[in-house]
Amino acid sequence: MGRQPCCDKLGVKKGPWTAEEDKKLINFILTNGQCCWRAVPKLAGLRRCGKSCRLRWTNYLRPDLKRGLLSEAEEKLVIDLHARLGNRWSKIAARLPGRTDNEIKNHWNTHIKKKLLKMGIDPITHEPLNKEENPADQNKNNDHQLEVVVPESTSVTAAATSSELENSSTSFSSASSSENSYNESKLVLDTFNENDPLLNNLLESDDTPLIDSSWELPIKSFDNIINNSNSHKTSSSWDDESFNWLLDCQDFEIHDFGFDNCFNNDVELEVFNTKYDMENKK
DNA sequence: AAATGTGCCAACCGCGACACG
DNA sequence: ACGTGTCGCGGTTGGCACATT
Repeated sequence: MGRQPCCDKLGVKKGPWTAEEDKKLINFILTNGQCCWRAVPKLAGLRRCGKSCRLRWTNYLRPDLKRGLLSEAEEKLVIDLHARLGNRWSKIAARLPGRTDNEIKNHWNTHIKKKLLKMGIDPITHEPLNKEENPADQNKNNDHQLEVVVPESTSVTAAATSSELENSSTSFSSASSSENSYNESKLVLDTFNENDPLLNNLLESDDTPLIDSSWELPIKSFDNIINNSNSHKTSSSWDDESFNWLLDCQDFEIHDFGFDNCFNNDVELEVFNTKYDMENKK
């Protein structure tokens, strides 16, 4: 007996999601939270398979997602984590809050891979490409490795002494990086130390984000939106940026989401509406 | 202006892991 | 222990946007 398809093929839509479908999915998740994905399309009134809904939510609609290209620090972190974890994108993504495995995978294949190859580093092994062929070139490649700026004790690619690293102010994409971003990146990468049993344990078993993170259920996150609108703090899952994105994208009417259900009382709803109106006037 | 090439990214597919009866 | 259903992961692809000829 063959494996059952993940969903009923008949009448299941495929391809790009429409604004209407996004709206339905967001509305459903915000109202009900994430539950059995298989049941989501039916309950949300979508002609999609549950798998597709989950993917759309996790890779695109989730309110805590960062948009845009990976920062230099994030890129370096990805390189270092890839050296340790290989193509375990979900593990890598777990340490970069607001980034998805798909996004990191795509960025790796389209940008980082090319950069590493250009620098003479094998993107799979993180070793110099022509290590065996020409020993004379090895030093050259090691010079390149320095540019990746990985702490001496950390990466398999780290071939420099600690003093060399300290003296090196060249970063991965040296042309555009500032001293500050270098230090910042180094600080991030310095959080790794493969001799540290605790960190190794974290890498093996835990997905604790390394920069910052708070992915909470959307409904709970609305408390943060309300609070932030009063206190002007911006560290919640649904910070101003995510909020703006949600308002901007797809030209939704905010009330179409059924957000009203998310508020405990009229005062909270009023605060939310005020913020929504203010954003619209911008 | 049209044809062709290239890069990028959202989405799909298939498989393995896991939970549960 | 086994079968079945569900979920999540990683590899791959389709198609759009932009660049080049």
